[in-house]
Amino acid sequence: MDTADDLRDSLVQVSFAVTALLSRVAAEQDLSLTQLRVLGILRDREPTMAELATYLGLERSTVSGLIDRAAQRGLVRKTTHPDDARSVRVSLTTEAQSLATLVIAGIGELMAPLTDRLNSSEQKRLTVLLSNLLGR
Amino acid sequence: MDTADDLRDSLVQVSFAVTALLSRVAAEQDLSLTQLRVLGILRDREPTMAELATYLGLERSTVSGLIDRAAQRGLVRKTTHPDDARSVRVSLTTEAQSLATLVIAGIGELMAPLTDRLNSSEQKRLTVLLSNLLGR
DNA sequence: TATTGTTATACTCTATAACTATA
DNA sequence: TATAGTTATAGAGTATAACAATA
Repeated sequence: MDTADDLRDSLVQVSFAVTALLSRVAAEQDLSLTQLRVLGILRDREPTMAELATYLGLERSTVSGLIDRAAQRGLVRKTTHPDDARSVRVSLTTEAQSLATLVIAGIGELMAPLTDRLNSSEQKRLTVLLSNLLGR
Repeated sequence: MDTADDLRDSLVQVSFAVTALLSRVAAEQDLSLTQLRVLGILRDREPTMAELATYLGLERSTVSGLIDRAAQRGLVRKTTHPDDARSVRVSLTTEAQSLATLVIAGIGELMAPLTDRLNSSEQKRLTVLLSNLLGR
């Protein structure tokens, strides 16, 4: 009925569609959606466990298990911080970096059928509107 | 770099933001995101277990547990189909219908700070573009 | 035989609480 | 005392495989 309600519905629907798509791409590489997010975050950062927990919006204990499993699979490496012996830095292995590149390409491919429904100028307008929504 | 890449990134970011928001609203009512989806689906449908599994994109066995827990909480009701004794129809209880209305209002409230960043005509344009993306 | 749904099993994700080690 | 991280525990979500009942 309301303009804002219509927008809210569209946003929720698109989010579910994108999430399903991301889950599929992740599953192809035997990754969970959370592990996919970890890969994305660690692509340009080497955070501590606590920082990673903040990025993910999860408890530190949850991230401990998450990173342990990822390390066991050879996806991440844990190194002790030289300045603070309590701190642990997490980083991607080179294998995981390749995997991340692969997965991102996969996302692009799966998303193309959607984005291709819009022409180039529509794509640009949509990107601008979504960026504004996210606060620039 | 590419226009399509920018759009892909915006869509993924928006999806994560919306998902986080939905999870928060759900958690306020002690619901998981999946249970929230179930509520949304059952608001205008009374599907069988198999149909519900298709809507959710989950295995039938998964939905069995999901609906069992929801039934135990008094959110849904299972009734046997009169024409096919194998089939089970799932429907919301009246309490759950009220809960669904409440939750949807909560989503609107939490989403308002985002959508309010756009003026009315921008909201309409965004809605149209997202609808086109989803295939009308 | 095929379909609907459940059960058994196993694993991941998640949080809370209690703990260790370091600061 | 406070902070970083782990461990123990418990529960939800998920899939696969095997099953029962019905068609």
